Amino acid sequence: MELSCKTEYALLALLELTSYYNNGEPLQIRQIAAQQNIPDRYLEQLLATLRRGSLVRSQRGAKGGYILAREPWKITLLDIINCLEGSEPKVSKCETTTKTLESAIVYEVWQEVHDRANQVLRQYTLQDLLEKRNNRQQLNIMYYI
Amino acid sequence: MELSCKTEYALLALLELTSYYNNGEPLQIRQIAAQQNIPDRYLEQLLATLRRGSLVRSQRGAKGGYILAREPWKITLLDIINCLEGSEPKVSKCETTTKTLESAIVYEVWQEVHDRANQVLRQYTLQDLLEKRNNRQQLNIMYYI
DNA sequence: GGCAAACTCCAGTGGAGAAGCGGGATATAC
DNA sequence: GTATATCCCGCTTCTCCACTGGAGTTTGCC
Repeated sequence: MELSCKTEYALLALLELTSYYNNGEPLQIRQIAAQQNIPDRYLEQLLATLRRGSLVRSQRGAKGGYILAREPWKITLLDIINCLEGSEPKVSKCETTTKTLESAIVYEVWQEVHDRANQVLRQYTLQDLLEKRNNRQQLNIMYYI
Repeated sequence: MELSCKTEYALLALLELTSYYNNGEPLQIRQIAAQQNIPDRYLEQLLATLRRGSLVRSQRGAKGGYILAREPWKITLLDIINCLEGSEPKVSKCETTTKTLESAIVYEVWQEVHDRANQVLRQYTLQDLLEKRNNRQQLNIMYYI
């Protein structure tokens, strides 16, 4: 529900990798960070998480960097969000081991909210976002004429 | 997106107040807490938040307690969630003052997710939850026969 | 081989919110 | 006036977020 810095940075970085994807060469942290105004040391951690989630591949050493692990139309926003928040232990403290009838109802409704949000996230791929951006860019250019 | 203890406790307490609503008399923190296994001192804070959000009314002194401020079918889950997280300053640190084209796209998509989730929350009232519970209770009784 | 460029891993910081506890002040019914 | 409730303040502990720093490792290139 909340768009954290973490999520926003990750999406921006992946979007940058998407627009660079056809090039075939890896893109460095520095370049992504500079392009999108992201602290590079923090972005490093996020990309490490995305790598462990098999969303990007890394190449070490000189001329190294990151590439998308799959084609942009095969990576949904839901994949990304799950990867990012899947890393957290997520041990909710309020132990609802003693499930009352009421708490079960609340959980069901919440599940419905969750599912509905995920439907939206599942339908968007990185490719979609890139096209959205390109269209917008085209529009902006036209306005300048 | 995340169902925190805070939210769950608040919903359970309100549900309890809903089922007691026809009675007309106020319900005490202690009773709600005991019924739903909620730490009473914490629940006190939550009810204060709900009171400031005009979702419940309080009566002080002996024989005091809390009552819903409106009829149960006039309180949606969205009202409740907004009240609970509206109290926070919500100053996101990652200043996106320098809105890039990409971040605007990300925000739009996120807004869409947010709206979709809110649609669900807006359609459920406390009355709906209570009826859901009562139906479930009825079912459970039938199973025991 | 050696250097520099890049990622990798680990560690720690400051701030904020979540969850919860405690005490004293205040209002009200009886 | 007393018992009973809410009200209000501050406090603690814990976790996560956002971010920084340093030492280690892999690789391309001269």
